[in-house]
Amino acid sequence: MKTIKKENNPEPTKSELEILQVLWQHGPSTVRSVNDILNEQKREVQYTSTLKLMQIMVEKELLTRDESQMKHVYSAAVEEQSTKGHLLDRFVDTMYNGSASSLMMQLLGNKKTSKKELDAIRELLKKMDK
Amino acid sequence: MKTIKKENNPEPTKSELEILQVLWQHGPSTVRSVNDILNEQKREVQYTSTLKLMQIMVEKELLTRDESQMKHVYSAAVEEQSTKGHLLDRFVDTMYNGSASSLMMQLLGNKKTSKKELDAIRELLKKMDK
DNA sequence: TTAAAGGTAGGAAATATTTCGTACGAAACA
DNA sequence: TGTTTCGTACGAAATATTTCCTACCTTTAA
Repeated sequence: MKTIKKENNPEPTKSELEILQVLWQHGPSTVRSVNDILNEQKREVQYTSTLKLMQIMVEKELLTRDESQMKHVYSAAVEEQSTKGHLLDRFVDTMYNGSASSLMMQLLGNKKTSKKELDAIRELLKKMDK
Repeated sequence: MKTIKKENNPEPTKSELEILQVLWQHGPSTVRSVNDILNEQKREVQYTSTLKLMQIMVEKELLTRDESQMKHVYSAAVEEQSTKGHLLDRFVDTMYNGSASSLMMQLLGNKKTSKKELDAIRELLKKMDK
């Protein structure tokens, strides 16, 4: 698709999501700062690559930026909870045929889910029972 | 990456996952059959597109095929539970910082999770308490 | 026995995504 | 005042993914 989607609530790509995570976590940031964090936490990537990607994300309206300073400051333009919620929905739909409890079972049967996590989930459910 | 990954347990792409879903659900199938189901359930796609994709998936060792007949019969070469489990892990890691209970909260706060689903989850947790 | 229908193989094109090189302006500083 | 450092813009290349066209073979049915 060549045309820039506007209203379409475009889904972030994998790399875009990484950038969104950084901005959600750290708040409005410069490219330099985002790029540093990506290199620390994720993978090696050139400054201009991150810059380009963030510029594209402004196009897609996934980010906004303040250009009043020379060091532009970027902010996430999409809300964390709703974005993640939407992606989670799609994940459940495509992977578990829309069944949240199926996903749960997978999660609970998963050795990478620690006992601590399990307890937290039980606690959560107890609270919801009330 | 030009070289074909062999040992690397390559992650299926979105379209590849759709095909895997069909094969997991229906068992070993011909391209024709898979393509028909995709067109019904997902999106319009040419026969040869599906064919090509499935051929590529054999290369990647995501599928195997029985060529003894003219109509080749393809089977999923990766196991459903472990594949989904792995993808779920990565999803939780990248989206919820590895916290399964965070994902749960999102899931429970989500209006698209029906009451029926919630009850099923509670039931599941009750069973696990024992 | 020929034509039509349906199959595979493979290359190439279309699309989407990611990465980086180059140009050039502004700021910092020796 | 240079000159070095740090910033943006933008095009293009590299990579990944998806789609389809064409050639050609086998089976089926008239």
